[in-house]
Amino acid sequence: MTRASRGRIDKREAILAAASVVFSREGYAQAGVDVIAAEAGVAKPTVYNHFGDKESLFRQAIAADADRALVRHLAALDRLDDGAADLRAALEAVGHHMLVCLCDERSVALRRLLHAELTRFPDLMDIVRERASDRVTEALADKLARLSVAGRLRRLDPVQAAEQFIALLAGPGEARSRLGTRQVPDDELWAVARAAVTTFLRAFAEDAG
Amino acid sequence: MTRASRGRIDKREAILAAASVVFSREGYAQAGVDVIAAEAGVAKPTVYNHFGDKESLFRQAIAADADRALVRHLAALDRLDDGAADLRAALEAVGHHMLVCLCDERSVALRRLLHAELTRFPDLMDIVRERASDRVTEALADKLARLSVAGRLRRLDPVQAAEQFIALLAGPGEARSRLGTRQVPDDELWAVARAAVTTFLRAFAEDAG
DNA sequence: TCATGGATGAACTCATCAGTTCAATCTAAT
DNA sequence: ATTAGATTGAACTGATGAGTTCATCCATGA
Repeated sequence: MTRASRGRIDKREAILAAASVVFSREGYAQAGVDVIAAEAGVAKPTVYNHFGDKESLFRQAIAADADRALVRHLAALDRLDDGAADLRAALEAVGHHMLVCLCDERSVALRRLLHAELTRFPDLMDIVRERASDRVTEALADKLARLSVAGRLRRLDPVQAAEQFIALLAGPGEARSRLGTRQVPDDELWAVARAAVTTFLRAFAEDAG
Repeated sequence: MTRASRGRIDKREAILAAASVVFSREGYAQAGVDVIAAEAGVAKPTVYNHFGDKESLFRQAIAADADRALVRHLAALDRLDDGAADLRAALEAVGHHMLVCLCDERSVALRRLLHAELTRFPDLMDIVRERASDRVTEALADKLARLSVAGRLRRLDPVQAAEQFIALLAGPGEARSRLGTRQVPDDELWAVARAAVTTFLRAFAEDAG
């Protein structure tokens, strides 16, 4: 790959990164293409050369954000294997890590943009579900199914259990973070994770207590 | 109250109602004050006479929406008293009713606007929490505390249990409705409510099974 | 060294929209 | 009927921002 073409690619990435930042900060309508270009260190016509128009730039920025979010969440889930000695501790660690991801600035910004622009761009829902939400639920469902087969959890509907596990984290998590407007101290995140896991294990553990 | 002053109040309400509709449909930035005035059957200067500027109109429209949402949710909760013969059935009925409220067009629109404009108007979070979310959680926590005292549920942290109950409904509910872009058939709502109550009762019932 | 093609910046068009102004009109209480 | 205050419509200002144009620049590859 020549330096010339890498130069072009770097500009694309720079524009996407800047677009993500500016759209998150200002919202779609209020974000100026001029501002995005400036933030990317690029001239405005270059933006239009690469992305055609503002809408297309927006969609591709969202997709890139969703990809990043997926990577982070899957990394959080990797900690959970069915050989874990202490299941409760393992679930709490995963829960805490997922909460950190959910409260992350970029995740919050992505959810905000998604909610905000869903009326104008209904296809954003599919973009984000295909690239992130559905994948995370599936991955967790898979882990839970293995734990069930291994006899560590009772027989369960894996997807439903995964949705409930995530809900037990995300609901109280969003309340604590006030939809992302408040920085949640780490010990609060641990408390939410512990509460979620306690409820989850009471409902789904083979040897419930 | 004279007809004159009622006339003024009616215009105020008409403007607020129209503002809620237009802001929900178009988002804050894209909503035109001209359009709101037209939708309210009122001249643009009248809007400015009553509300000063667009921001103030927006805040008051959000507050009115939150008030409406609170009323609906409290009505849903009223069904739950600690004398209910069949606790599971009662919780399922309440859960279903709350899901209907959560999936309601106006609730979805309110959540969308809240997410969308939270960066620009951080105080919206407080407006909505004080008028709706916190009140609903408190009301449910109160019911659960009574059920606990009555021996129908195990000893619990009422607010935490309420948050988790709502999360078990809202999380899967939002997934089904695709953040409100999909009309969820009533039997799916019942299924989500039943699943939530099953998990909740396994975790919190005195005689867990 | 030179030709090629993306990148630049600055200026420009066109549309939208917040907020104002004002003369004309309506409505309710006296 | 008269007055006071709210309402109206229509036109206007000023700002903002999408998308385009074009002359110029510069790095690359031959």
